[in-house]
Amino acid sequence: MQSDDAKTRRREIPEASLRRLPIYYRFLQKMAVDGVVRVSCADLARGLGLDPTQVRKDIEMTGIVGKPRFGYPLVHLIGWLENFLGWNRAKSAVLAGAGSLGSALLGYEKFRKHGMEIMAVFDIDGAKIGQRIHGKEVQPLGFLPDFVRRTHTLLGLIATPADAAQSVADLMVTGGIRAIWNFAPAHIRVPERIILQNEDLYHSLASLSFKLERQLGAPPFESEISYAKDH
Amino acid sequence: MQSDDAKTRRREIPEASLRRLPIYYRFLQKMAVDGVVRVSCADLARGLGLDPTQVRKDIEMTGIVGKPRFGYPLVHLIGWLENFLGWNRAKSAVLAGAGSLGSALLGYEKFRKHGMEIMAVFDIDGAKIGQRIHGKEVQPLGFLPDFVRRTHTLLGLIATPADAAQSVADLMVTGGIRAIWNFAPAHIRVPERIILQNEDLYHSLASLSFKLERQLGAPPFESEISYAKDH
DNA sequence: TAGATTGTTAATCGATTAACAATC
DNA sequence: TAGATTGTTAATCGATTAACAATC
Repeated sequence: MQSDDAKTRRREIPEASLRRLPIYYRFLQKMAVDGVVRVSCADLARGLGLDPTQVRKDIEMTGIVGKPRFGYPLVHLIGWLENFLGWNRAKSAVLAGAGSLGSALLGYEKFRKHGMEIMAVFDIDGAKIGQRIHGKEVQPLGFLPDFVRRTHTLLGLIATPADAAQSVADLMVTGGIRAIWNFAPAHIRVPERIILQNEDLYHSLASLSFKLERQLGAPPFESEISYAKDH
Repeated sequence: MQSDDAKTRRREIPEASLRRLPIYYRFLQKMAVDGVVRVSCADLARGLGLDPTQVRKDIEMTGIVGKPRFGYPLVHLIGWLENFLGWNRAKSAVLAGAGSLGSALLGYEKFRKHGMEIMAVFDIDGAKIGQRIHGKEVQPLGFLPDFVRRTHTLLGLIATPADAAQSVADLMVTGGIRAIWNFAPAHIRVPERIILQNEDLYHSLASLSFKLERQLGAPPFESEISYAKDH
């Protein structure tokens, strides 16, 4: 059914599909190292132990056109994915929070290869301000909005304690940030236009803990055979 | 085809709902501090800026019974959620990888309040072995399976580089671990009985990056044209 | 050609949202 | 009581899975 309103033409991209693309991307890179020159969705599914139909749909969603009976030129597909995700276009970011997690994030050199560069770090703790972490000097948190404004930074990472997260998010929004990647275990609220990605460990821990206890036979209700599904 | 055996009629717990429970849980704790003694789902929804119907469904899913016109006694609901998620029952864990992320995880004291206690740390790097991190002495990775076996550890955390993740997961499974929380940016495969929770930052980064570029007006589908031409 | 693989459409499944009944 | 809130059922929506057509 094509309601070909040329305007509403944009396909809706499922979040879950987007989140699977890095899995394919990495596997493709490994294949490239091995000298492989072409790849089919079936190859990907086999190699990763995933459902072939799902892989097909995910790849197709990116809009790449392949050849029946052939698949995709490997390097072309890699480049396609990089372009699709914007991983080949640099986006600057700021980081709030220079604790252990913040420092770890600052040390992830691979972020840059994935289109994200942390330009500056901010903290409220006087003892940390002025210190250098992975080559970046920690600045006072209050400087953040102006820095964001001056440099047109798009992305803000929050790695502060939970109780500071909301106010830091507000600072970022004030400065004109467009997207927030929140690592603090806190529910923050932002204007609708702001893209918010939460990386709250306790969300995962809840799921993991519940499933683990269920599997062990601990009784929320009746324990039952759990059919494991995705990975 | 689901057999509606009235007795073994276990409700299916949606993953997404599980992952939202910590949000409610935290908000309830804040309310408790403020001296509130009862709460309705509408209160939660309002306070958190979430959809009331969804909150209702999520809370109902946990099996708690409330009173119409009243809601739930606040403390009772908090305790109920803790019990439902298993956060009031200690589960031991091991950590593989004593790098910056591993160290940060080790330092999260709140994990213990959420039912998880990291009992031991392992690394393959001779320079790290023997060091103490947050009071835990780093042990050789090879000791991991035996430790897990001896102590009946349920949960394994992987915070190694990507290329070590699969072999570490295998070690954990060998030792008899029941669930793996994988922080390495790697797709790992485990037997079906093993619960696997991935915390892959690049999954999120893909989603975030794509959405950000789309919002900025960057053209994923326009570039498609230039690529499509070359074959 | 034959058949593997892409491309596309349909069916199924599950989660969200909406509607409404029960009840304190 | 009245009406706010829980409890439950139905409708909608979206994603996954399956089926099949096109094509190189």
